[in-house]
Amino acid sequence: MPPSDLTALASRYREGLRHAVYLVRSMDAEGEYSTAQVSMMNMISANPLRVGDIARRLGIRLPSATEMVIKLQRAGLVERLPDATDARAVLVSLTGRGQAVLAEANVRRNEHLAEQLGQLDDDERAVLEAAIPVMLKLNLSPGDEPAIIHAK
Amino acid sequence: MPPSDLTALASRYREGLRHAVYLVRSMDAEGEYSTAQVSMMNMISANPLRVGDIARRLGIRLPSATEMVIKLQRAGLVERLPDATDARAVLVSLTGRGQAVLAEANVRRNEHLAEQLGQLDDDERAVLEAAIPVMLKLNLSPGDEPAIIHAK
DNA sequence: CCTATGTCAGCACGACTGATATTC
DNA sequence: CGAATATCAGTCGTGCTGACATAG
Repeated sequence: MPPSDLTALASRYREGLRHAVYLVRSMDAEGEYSTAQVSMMNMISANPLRVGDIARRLGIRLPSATEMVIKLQRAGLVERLPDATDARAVLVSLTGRGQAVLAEANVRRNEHLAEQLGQLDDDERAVLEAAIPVMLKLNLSPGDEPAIIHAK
Repeated sequence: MPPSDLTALASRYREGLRHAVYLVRSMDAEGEYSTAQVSMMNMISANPLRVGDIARRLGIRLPSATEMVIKLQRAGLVERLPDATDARAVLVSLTGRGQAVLAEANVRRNEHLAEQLGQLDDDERAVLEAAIPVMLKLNLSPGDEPAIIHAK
């Protein structure tokens, strides 16, 4: 594939993503938790993570992650536990209430999006579905580390 | 398609988008203009827009758009012209320097993304390409207005 | 007179850098 | 002692609401 076609695809993909981002952003509801907060909670729902791991996966700096965690802790959604194997580390995990809130937020967001997806026909949905693994693969740049370097 | 499958697709699509967003965010470079600013400049590159139109398309409020415009104006990238047909309105258009900066930013971003796309095989790229029109269609909710309502 | 458009003022949230404690 | 982990303090960018001026 010639480079010129690659950049053309890049340009169109950027536009598609811009629209998709607006769609997702529109799902932030009054009095609910932000997309970033829900992402973080999804991240630690399987097993607790260190603050540093959260920062890396969210593509933010350590202090920002610390702040997010503190806020969610104050809201009673997560708790900070010592890491038995490393006294420097702090493990962040969901509280029972955090699990409930997360489940609810996911349901609401998925239902909202499902409503939009319902307006597509079967072919369009199949095309979208097929693209998801590619989107996931794209982010994993050569080193398995997330391709996130914040400017400045 | 049963609703349960729709929500399942919604859930996976949300995950794909989350990754894609990280990828795009990682392209914000030191000393360059933000993704939002580049988006706005792309928006007015074809023909000038009113501040209100910009706000609506970006999914932000009028005062926020005003502020963005003022900042880009101070940077010499856009200019504000009176609308001949409506003295209340302000038309925002790119300056010559704005056009140059925009072109450069687009090239840089597209090249960066093209590099990632180059790591995919042809089938994967075809799948991604096919999904783009669907992504664009998705954002256009029933009324042609952007589905963006900012909380709070 | 009422609505539409844009701007100004003040505020909130979330990211950052730099400095600091604690542990490996 | 140097590197890693997390936190604190302070700043900045960017969104918001509410109030206001001006034009349709």
